[in-house]
Amino acid sequence: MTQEELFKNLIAHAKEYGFIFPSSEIYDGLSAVYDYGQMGVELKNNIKKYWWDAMVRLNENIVGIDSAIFMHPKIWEASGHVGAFNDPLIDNKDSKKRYRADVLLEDYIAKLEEKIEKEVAKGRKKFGDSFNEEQFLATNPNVLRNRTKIDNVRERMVKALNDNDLKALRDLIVECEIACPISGTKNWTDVRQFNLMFSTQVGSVSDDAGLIYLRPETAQGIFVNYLNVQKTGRMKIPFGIAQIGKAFRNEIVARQFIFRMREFEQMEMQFFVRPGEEMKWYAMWKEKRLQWHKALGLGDGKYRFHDHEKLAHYANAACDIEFEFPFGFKELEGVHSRTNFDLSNHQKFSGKKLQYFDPETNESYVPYVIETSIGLDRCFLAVLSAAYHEEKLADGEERVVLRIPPVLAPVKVAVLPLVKKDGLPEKAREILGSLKYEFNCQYDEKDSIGKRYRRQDAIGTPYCVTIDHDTLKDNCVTIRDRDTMEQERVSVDRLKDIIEEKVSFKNILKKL
RNA sequence: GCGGAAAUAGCUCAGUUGGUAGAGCAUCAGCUUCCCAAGCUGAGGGUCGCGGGUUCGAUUCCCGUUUUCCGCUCCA
Repeated sequence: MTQEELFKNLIAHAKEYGFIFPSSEIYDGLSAVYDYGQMGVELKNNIKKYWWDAMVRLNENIVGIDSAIFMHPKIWEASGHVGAFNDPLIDNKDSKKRYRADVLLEDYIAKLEEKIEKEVAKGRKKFGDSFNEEQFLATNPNVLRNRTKIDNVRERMVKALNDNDLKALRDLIVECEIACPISGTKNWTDVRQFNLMFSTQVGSVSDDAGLIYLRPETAQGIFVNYLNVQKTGRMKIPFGIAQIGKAFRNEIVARQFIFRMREFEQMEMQFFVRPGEEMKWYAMWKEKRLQWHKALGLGDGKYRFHDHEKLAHYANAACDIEFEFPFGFKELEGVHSRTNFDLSNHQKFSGKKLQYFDPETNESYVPYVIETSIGLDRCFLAVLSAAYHEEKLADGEERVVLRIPPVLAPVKVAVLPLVKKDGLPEKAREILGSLKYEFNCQYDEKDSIGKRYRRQDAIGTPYCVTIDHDTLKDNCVTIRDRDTMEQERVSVDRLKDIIEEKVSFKNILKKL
C-alpha cells in the first residue's frame, strides 16, 4: 500500500469514527473547512492541554492570555499584513502564467511611451537642428493619439484600482488588447484580489470606517497586550505570553485535508528578551520545542529542522520544525526571531510607548521577541497520521488501530461486560461509575467482546476493562492493552492507578 | 486560479447498451455464544453531489456548477 492510499484510508477513517467531518457536508461542503467530531474534539483538547501545561505551568515566566479575534484595523497596518498581498492578479489561460493586472497595464503604457519616443527620434532625425520637441509633441498626430490613449488608460486604471473595481481592470486589459508575453494570446481569466485577510464590518454596514479583519495570526493579540501583562503580572524580562486561538487566512489554494485550512487554530508563545540576546533564546526555544514534540513518542525520525534562508520582513532568524506527514516532510511549527519589528511598529502606529524598563541594566528598550508558533490542526494531523496503522494479526485477521499517545487519546478506557446478562452489566456500570470522574470512559455491551476491542482500537483507546463471571466473586477484571493486545487480570481497586500511570499529563510533562 | 480525474447507503464499491438501484462491512432490535471483527432472524438508511438541457422517460447522454483527489500555481 502506498502512502497516498494509506492517507486516503486515514481520511475515511477520521470521518467514519467521528474525528473530522467536512464542514457543511449536507450542503456539499465548504472548500478547505472541516469540523471536529466527537472523537476529534477530545484529541484536540488534549493536544491543547499538553501544550498549555508545557508552556504555562512548567515555566514560571510564561503566562497565558486569550485575546479577541477582532482587533483594531490599524494593527494590521502596523504588522505589515495590509500592505502585503493586496494585488489584483490575472491569469492567462493558455500560458497559465499569473500577472499583476496593474503591472500589465503599466507595461502597456510604457510601450506606448516608447512609441512616442521613437516618433520623437524620427522627428529629430528629419528636422535636425530646427527640431522643436515641444511643438512636435503638441502637433504630431501619432504622438497625440498615443498620448490620449496613455492618459485615458492611466486614468481609468487608477480609478479602477482606487474603487477596487476588478471588472473594470479586466475590461481595460481586454480593450487595450494586451497579450500574454509568453503565450501571445488574450485569453484572460477574471481579475482577482488576493488579500490573505478576511474582512467584515462592525456596526453600520454602510460606513466604510467599520471595516475590520479576522486576525490572520494570533501573535498580534499578544504584542498589543504585552505591556498590560508585563505590568499587571509583574513580569521581568525574559518572559513569555502564550495563546491558543483561531486565525483566518484566505488561502488561494487550501488543500491536503486539514493541513492547510482557511480557518485554523494556532498555539503561539511570544518570548520577550533583551536586545542582543535573542539568538541565545532562539537556539534554546528551537531545542525546547523539538523536545516537546519528541516526548509524544511519534518517532524521533519523523521530525527535522528546516532553517529559513530567505527571511520574512520581520525576522532575523527563523526555522521550521517539519514533520513527516504521509505527503512528505512539511511545516508543523515555526520558531522565529522576530526582532523588535512588531513592537516598534505598534509603538509608531499607536503613538504609545511600548518600552520595558530593565531594572538590571537601568535601561529602557523595546524588547526583542522569539516566537514559537505551532498549527494545532497540523499537530492533530501529525498525531493521527503517525498513529494510524492497518495491521495483520497472527491469526490472519486484520485490525485498524490508532496508536495515539495514551495521554492524548480521546477515550482512555472502555468498560465492557463479557456478556450482557448474569449481572455483569450492572457490575460494569458500577466500575464505570468509579472511573468516570478520572477518565473519559466508554461503556459497550453490544456484540462480541472481540468486536468491541476492535472498535476501541479504531478510536485509539489505550485500555479495555472486561468484567467476567469471576469478577463477581473475586472483584478482579482483565485489562487489555491496545498496542500489545495483551491482557492482565487485576483487582478493580488497582485500575485507577494503572490507567493513570499510562495516560496522565504529569508523566509526559516530567519528560520535558 | 488553470489542466486532468472523480462524486451511487455511515464506509468500500458494483450496476443500469436510457425504463425511478444492489452487495459487503457498519448501524439498530431480538435470539444464541462468551476474551480478540462468530451465527441466526428482522429492521432502518439512497429523489445515484446540485441545477439545467435532450428524451415519452435521465442515476446513465450533453452543458453548467459545487466538492474532493492528482499536477501546476501560490504560500508575508
